[in-house]
Amino acid sequence: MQKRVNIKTIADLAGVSITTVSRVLNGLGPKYRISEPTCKRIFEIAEEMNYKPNIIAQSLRLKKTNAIGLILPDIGNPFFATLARIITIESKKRGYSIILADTEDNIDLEQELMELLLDRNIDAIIIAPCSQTRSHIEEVIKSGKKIILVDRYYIGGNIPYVTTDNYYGAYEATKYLLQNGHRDIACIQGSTDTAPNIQRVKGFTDACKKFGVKHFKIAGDSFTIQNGYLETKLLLSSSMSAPTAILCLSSTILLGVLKALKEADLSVPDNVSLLSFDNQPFMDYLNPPISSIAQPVNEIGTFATKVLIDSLEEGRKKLNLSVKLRPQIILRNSVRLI
Amino acid sequence: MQKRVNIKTIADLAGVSITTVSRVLNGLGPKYRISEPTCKRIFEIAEEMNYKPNIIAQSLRLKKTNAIGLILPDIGNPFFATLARIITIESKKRGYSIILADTEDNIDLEQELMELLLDRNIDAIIIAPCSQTRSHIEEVIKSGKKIILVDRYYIGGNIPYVTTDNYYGAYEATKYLLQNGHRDIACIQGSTDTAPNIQRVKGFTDACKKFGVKHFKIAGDSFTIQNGYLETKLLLSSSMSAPTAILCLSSTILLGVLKALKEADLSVPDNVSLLSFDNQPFMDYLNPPISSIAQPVNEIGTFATKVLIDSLEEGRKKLNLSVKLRPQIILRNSVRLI
DNA sequence: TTGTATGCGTTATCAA
DNA sequence: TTGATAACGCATACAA
Repeated sequence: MQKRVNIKTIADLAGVSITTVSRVLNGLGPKYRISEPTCKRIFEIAEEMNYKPNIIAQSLRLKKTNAIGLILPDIGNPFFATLARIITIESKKRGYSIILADTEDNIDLEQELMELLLDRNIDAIIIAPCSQTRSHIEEVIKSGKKIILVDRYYIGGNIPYVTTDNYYGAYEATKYLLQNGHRDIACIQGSTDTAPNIQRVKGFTDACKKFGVKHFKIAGDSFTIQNGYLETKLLLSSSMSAPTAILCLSSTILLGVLKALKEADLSVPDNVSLLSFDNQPFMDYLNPPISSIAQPVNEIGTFATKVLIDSLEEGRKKLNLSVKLRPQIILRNSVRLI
Repeated sequence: MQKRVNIKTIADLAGVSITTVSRVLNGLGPKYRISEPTCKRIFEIAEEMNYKPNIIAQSLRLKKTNAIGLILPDIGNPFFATLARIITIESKKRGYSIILADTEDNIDLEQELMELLLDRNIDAIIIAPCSQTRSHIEEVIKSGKKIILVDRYYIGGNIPYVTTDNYYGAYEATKYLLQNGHRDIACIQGSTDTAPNIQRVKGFTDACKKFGVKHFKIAGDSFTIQNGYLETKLLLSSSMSAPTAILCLSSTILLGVLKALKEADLSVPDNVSLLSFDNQPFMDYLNPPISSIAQPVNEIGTFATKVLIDSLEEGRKKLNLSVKLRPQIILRNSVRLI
């Protein structure tokens, strides 16, 4: 394990001081009018010895790590997996590394992981928080550290975020169900304490009310297959009549719903119509193809990353931004006209 | 942005030297027989001032970052997303952070990202390399840095890995197709220069030969939806008869195949039988449910992480291990008996 | 039992 | 035009 070369090695070899080496290597040669041959020699030696600055030392000195903490509720969920991919790639392009954390949608873990990341002196945080509990986030902002929310955000207040226009998506989706004659609709939701979920439920409710429908149900409490499955089971076993349509607030929930329907030998859309958030490639090939509300996940990822890093580099005082990008409703074949 | 407290602050407040503070905080109080009251006072002050050691400074001093570089070909692919999730969670449990990199299955990017991670002085690397090109990996190993391969590995040589028994999986899957009477089978493969792909193709080929089948085709070159789609299009448009069964070497490829079959109005399994690597929840609800070869992705992730960190902490000289975990074939309804 | 002083590899201030 | 030196925050060899 040969010792890595540092500026001292180069300085000795070039017969100059480490100061000079540091300056030349940082492109400050011209500024300090360091002689042409000296510069050239230093560059050559650095090249030849394959010199790489020690980033840890740089970080310590400059108080800048060029690392961004990315905190997500569930990297396994395809929506967040895609988000992670985009953010990682975009950050790299701008010279930043991503330190990843998975909170498993648990607020205690979220707070612990945030601490851990801050201890690592990351320059900024991108997070999809798992609830509306925001004290830990506000503290970070107060400390001056840059932070941006993706997908999940805080309702009220002014913590910057980039997300989907969830209200619009849910409203339009529900309207579509209503226009197809459905009057008995259930909505299976995810984590109830998250903004996207709250907005989606609101859009759903408003649309129902607007159409004078009083017969709607809201059930469930997490963005998981299991939740979709269990809630559908309950829905079907209830003494009340089964809904003619179900709005699933995530693709994971949809999968659970499908499982329950299959077990009950109910077919889509003949017995039950379905519409789901989070467009996924597989939806085209389900039986039947499932209509969905496609979130602009790529745009959310690239935009959030860009804005965050821009503000980091311009040293703008405060990041202030609340962006809701419109989702697109993709019609397939899972809703039946009544 | 108030200045963060450091051991000097505490030392001043406690009226002792920074050495003593450092020792006490690192649990070396007893060892150096530092007086009980002194210890207590230091702990109290640290607690009260919410002291957190500066990890960057520690890293510089100890030459240990407690960070692991995770390099994957495509975080968006559900297989790798799950892997990333597991590895991130397991690493955290052991006190390590994950620095994430996505190579987009590109060897040049892979090498560049490796350099970048090494420059960050990560303690070890977990990687699913995108090809058999391994010079950059071997160099890292020679330097003494720990590295472990997951899923993708290098055939021959002794670079440690944890992966699926891909040969077994493909052989058994193909055998199943053959036992159902199929004699004209196509295999749509992924990146041809990766070990899993090579082993799967080998398993496929061997099974075919064993059954005396000469009529088999191997097509494709990447683990993407598009590849599955295009290759199926070609297969169907060829002057030769279409295969009666297709073995898809990933779930992404499967989705492409489904698209092409749908466009050609061919149904599964009546016209074409299907079998796919990478079990995914949605496969249960496709039309028809697709039988698959389920890789033990959780086990791969936890085991690789455990072994790597163990070896890191025991300071064992060399990591030497090649593990192939058996996949499980999950039978659904996508293969027809001829 | 505690402290002084050095070094990890940089960058930046000040002096020459 | 260049260089000594301090500082970033911590851990530790050596002294006392």
